[in-house]
Amino acid sequence: MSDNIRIILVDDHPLMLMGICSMLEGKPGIEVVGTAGSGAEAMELASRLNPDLMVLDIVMPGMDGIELARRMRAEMPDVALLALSSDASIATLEPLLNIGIDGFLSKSSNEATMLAAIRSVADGYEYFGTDIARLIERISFAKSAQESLFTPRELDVIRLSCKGLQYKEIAGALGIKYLTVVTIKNNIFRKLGINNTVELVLYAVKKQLITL
Amino acid sequence: MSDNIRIILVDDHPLMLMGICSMLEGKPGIEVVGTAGSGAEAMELASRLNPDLMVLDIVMPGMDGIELARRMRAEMPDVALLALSSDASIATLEPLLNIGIDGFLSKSSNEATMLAAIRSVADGYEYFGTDIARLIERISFAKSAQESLFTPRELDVIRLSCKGLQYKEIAGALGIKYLTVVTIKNNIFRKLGINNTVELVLYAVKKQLITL
DNA sequence: GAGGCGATACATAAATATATGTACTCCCTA
DNA sequence: TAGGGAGTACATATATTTATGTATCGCCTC
Repeated sequence: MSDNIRIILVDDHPLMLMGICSMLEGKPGIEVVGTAGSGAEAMELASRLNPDLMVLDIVMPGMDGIELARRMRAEMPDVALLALSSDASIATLEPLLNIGIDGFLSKSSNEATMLAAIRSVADGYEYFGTDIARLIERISFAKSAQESLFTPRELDVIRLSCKGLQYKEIAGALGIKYLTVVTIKNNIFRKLGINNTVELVLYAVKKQLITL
Repeated sequence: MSDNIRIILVDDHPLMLMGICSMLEGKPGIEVVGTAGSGAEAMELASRLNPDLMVLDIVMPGMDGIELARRMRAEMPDVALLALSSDASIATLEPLLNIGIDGFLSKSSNEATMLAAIRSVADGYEYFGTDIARLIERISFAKSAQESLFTPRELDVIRLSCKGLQYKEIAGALGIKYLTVVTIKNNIFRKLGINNTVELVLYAVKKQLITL
């Protein structure tokens, strides 16, 4: 046992694992104690090796990084979590923030950034690169803009419309009159300057109001 | 100059570049003569170093791997091209096949597979891993299934419908009567067991009949 | 506490979409 | 070459969707 930062790397791409490994090799104060190619493997390894930090890829087949992070937080809350992803999208980032991950690193980061992130997170600080911080701002900005554009009722109707439900069905689902659905939908159309539901679906998908 | 296979690596993720580099280092008959972090850089490097093979990542900001492959084929057709991607989707693979790339490798491949691919492609053979080959089959199978499910006219109407065009507009765009559009769309609904256009959009997106 | 504003609710008329039935053409094949 | 099937085309009736107008309630502000 030393006071090195003991790290487990998780990535389903062997090439990536090797890349990070070879990069961290020989760095003072850092020790890669294990690597895993899947979420399940990572859980097993972590419970056996009790590491200080897990660096985990987000996009993986089977148990993905998000699910892995959730379980690690639940079962081994002392292990710091540093997420690694090539795409920093709203869909990726949001659940991770809710889980309370310690840091997020883009795969396009260089060596120095990665080392800085590992050391910060292992020391109990958070690490989110400037690009990620900017994205988080954009997310909350976009969200508030969308939420201020539509009323709660309108958002309800948008979601149901985009699932293919018709006016009557929406009325039933929300427990309101058919004619009220008519009004709400007309208001939505007017706000967006469109005039049919298909265009609404396209808008909602583009703005990530719904997921496909 | 030797008779090593002289390789340029292209990937926008420094970590990935390092990983592959360290893996290829010291392998007999293989020599990494340069690495690039972008399409533009790769073109420049290739024209200067005249390599035997370029291993290129597909997902890159700016000029992506597909565009890079196209330009390389046009300007330096003697350089073998081996594509590298983490996701082997129909959208990724199809343009590459059309360009006439020499091989395709998943980023989840291991060392042995990668070496085999590099040697095959450098020797003038094609290399597509078993998983990719399976995907290609699935693509052509899915395509033929979709194409046999819908007539050309129906596909026209589906595409226009999914852009938000209404019956009259579709009729105008295709130069047919409104009533004919009615028939075609009704046929589509019957075939799919659905009964409104929104559900058609959702279907088309899921089956990749249209792109958003 | 009067007035304005936004959210929700309801009504009607007009436009559009959907269900169903029919007809014509072309091509294949028995 | 007669018949069947698939693709395309057109018509009618019904259902749904969209445009527009109006009413009520709660909230905030002046």
